[in-house]
Amino acid sequence: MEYNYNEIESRWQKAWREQGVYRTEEVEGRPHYYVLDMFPYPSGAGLHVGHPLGYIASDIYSRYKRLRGYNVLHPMGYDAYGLPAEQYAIQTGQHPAITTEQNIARYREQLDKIGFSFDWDREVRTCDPQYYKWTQWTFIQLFNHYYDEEQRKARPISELVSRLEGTEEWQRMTEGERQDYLMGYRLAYLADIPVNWCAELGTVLANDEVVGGLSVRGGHPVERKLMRQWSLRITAYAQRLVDGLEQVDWTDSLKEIQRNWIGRSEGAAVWFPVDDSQKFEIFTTRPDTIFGVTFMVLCPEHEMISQITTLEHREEVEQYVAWAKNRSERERQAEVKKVSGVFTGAYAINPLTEEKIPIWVSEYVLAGYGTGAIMAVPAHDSRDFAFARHFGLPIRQVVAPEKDAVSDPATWEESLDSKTGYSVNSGFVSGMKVKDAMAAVIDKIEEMGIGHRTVNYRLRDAIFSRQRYWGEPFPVYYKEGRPQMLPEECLPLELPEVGDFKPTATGEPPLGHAKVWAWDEQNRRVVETEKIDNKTVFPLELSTMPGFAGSSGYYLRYMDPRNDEAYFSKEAVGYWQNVDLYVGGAEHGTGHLIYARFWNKFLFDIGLAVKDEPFQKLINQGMIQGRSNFVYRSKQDNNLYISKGLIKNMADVTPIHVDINIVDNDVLDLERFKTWRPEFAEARFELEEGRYVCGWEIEKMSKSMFNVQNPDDLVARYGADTLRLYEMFLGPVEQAKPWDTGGIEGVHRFLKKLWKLYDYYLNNQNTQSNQNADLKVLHQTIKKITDDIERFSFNTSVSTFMICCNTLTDLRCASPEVLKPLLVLLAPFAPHIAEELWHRMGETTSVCTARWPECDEQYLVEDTVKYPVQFNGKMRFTLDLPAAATQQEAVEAVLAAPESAKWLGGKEPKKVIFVPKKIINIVC
RNA sequence: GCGGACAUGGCGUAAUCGGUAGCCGCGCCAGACUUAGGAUCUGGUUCCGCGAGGAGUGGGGGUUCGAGUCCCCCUGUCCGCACCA
Repeated sequence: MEYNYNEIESRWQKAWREQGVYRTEEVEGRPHYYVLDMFPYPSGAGLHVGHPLGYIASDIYSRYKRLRGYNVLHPMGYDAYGLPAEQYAIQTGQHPAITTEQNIARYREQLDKIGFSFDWDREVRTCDPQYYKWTQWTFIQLFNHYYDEEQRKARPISELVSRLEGTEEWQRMTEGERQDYLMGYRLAYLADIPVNWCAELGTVLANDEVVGGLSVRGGHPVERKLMRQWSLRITAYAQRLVDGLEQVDWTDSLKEIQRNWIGRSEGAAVWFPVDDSQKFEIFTTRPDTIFGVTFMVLCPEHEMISQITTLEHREEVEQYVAWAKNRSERERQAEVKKVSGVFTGAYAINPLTEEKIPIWVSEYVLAGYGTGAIMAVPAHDSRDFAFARHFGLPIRQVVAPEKDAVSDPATWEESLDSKTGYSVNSGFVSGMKVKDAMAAVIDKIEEMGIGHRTVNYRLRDAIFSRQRYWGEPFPVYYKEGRPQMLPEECLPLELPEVGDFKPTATGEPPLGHAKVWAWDEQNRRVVETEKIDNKTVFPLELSTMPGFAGSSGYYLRYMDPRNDEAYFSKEAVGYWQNVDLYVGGAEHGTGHLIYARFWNKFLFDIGLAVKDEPFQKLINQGMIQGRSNFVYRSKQDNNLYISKGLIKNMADVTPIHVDINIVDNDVLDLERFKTWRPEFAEARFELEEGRYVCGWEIEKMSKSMFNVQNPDDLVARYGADTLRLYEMFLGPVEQAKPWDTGGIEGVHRFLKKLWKLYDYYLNNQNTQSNQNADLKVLHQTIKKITDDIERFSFNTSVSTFMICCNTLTDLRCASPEVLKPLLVLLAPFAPHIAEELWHRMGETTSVCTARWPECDEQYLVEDTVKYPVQFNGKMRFTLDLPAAATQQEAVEAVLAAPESAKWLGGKEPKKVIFVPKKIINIVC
């Protein structure tokens, strides 16, 4: 029988679907396990071979856990809202709902062909009203809660109100003032804040969506702009987000990325008086250097500037502030090393020395961090140092590496930023170690009542509005200019149809194009009127939520995806708890993975989620890069293409990307090249040994480089099982690697050999094999495969299968006791072939529901001749020798062992290698 | 600049606890079967050397009976952050 993978695979995929083998229900009494993939954005390009890498790994683990008797939740869905889907829709001129639907269908078709064990009954789509109802619901809860610093958790805003009600200040406020005041506490709040405005995309972006002053999506310039926006007070959770990292099983590098992003730093807040009536607060991590302050710097946005600037400096300062505000993010970041600033004419008083210190304004002080004002200590901060040098401000040394190592800062080439050493020229802390001086200065400041110990975070609140169409509408309307939440019973607030969904350059959201988009408060519904009277009919919020809104809680919804009464039932979350294993790219480290942790912690605080952390273990799959091929066109002759080996000088040729589908093993298919594109129809070639050899390079996988490997093509050519095994065989899942189909033949060959092995058994059932040897191979394989899967080393698993198959073939294995359990081991990796052979061996139930074989230790311990049985003509023994055994004793013990006689056949060993304590190696 | 990770044959990689370095696969070489081979099978393949033998895990040092693995320094590559006081 031929191994007809295409027929086998489609037949079993159909059967599994019809039998619903992957449907999951909450069953008491069985251990449960939740394996989750980061759900994909259904973009227009379809899946490429990089996408399934993580899905295959998680699928192997899910299937393994099932075979081990676990009740496994392994769902899949689509992150269908957000910028990429909308950009694609704009490019193709179609409505995003239609293109999204098409893209999802394409993704699903591609995913189905690879044979994943997803429970599709639990599919969620973030753009489905039944799903985003709960995204909107969570937003309302965020709005109605604040973060209680004492309890370190979210509490209803009503608790804050009842605490405030006793105060005189509260009683004096009007209702509007009270609302404005509470807005400063709500976890979802509306405020005028500096945002990343991207004119090209027509929307604001979160910090993680901007890199180097350009939008991650599309690479468009981003500018800073003050806009009234919804934000999530994620900063309230900064400390818990740092602390929670201790509890999860993630890589150290990803934890470190998150720690850096949150950017916790300890220090002090200190008030510096300007005169009797004015003062401003600064933040510093180096309170010990307060005696070295020679100037102060405010950020250009600082509200004190206009009040303190003296008349003679006013014009200059105003010019500077205006200039700084008009600079784009990119300009500012590109010129970080350029020093700029202006003197205000005002002076602050150093509270410890009573010195008068000039106050400057410079954009090197950022508005968003600390208080937007600093005390500058040029001797011990490189940025202050550069500023002082540029403007000729004094530099005073207050820290020295050794107690007497004081020198003239005028001779320094750089500042002394190190926190080791001793304080000098520093009043009452002189002579102390830096660490002690820090504590002493803070104590003094607290005692004087002019400051306190504090912690600052680099993390900013997450801007939550997008001036876009394709996203969740806010369940918000405006009454007297103040936001009101829709009643929860009225959710979901569905996204309306609009004629024109394109973004606008002015920041006017596309939802403004909807004629019917208003809220009738009394009748509790969206109304079809253009007349907003602000008495019974009120305007709705026109922004939509960002991409991360829908993806922040989807893993919880999978637990109970069709629930219409609640986000998810208490029973479902009580059963599944949280995600045991999460697989996805590390590029989400500072975005999704932070937001989702925040979202989960909030739901935990309000009693919905039952675990503080959403993702217990996390594996980051590496990115798969593309391998591009090039042809080389002669610069003299536009129709002449020179084979790579014949090029004398690369300057004489132009490399041109060529579609990898018309290249095989770097050899170009000349006829297909000529018909590939019209400009190559007249091509002539300079061949080496009759072939045209292409050049290659590792690049990002992209359509424009013609290096996209589509999984469908490989499935058609080799089968899904080969693709699955090969993606695992490429190397460790976590590692980034270029896609290279060069080795896929080897994996495919293995499956063909495996097929033959079973074919041999099925045709020769009466023959005998050395069952003891067969069992030894089986149990060694069970042990190795089980260990490999547990530590996510799937590439070595594939090698183990290959060795096992070769050895059993050599042994002419005819033992069903060996061949059947082997199929169970193989089922997570190559489910289709395993299922087919399983049935051919007479089984009637699915191999997906079999029991994982247990390793019988007796086949392992007796001797430890390792794989392969013939190990390059060597044998290895592991003996329990006394630690002090001499080589002579060890060799005698080995030669006395029955295995030795078998292997050496009475002859003397060629060589004996002795390793103290454990190992003896004998070369036969 | 700060933080993190990594570095092994021609290539992808393996070596799980500090104990044979190079498993498995690709590629390559030789052979078998074949009208044929881009099918299949067998053997070989770290480097130098005809050989005995020697060298060898980016470079240098250290710990150890023993180091790819642990420690220090350097070089290179990749990733994250980047005027965060």
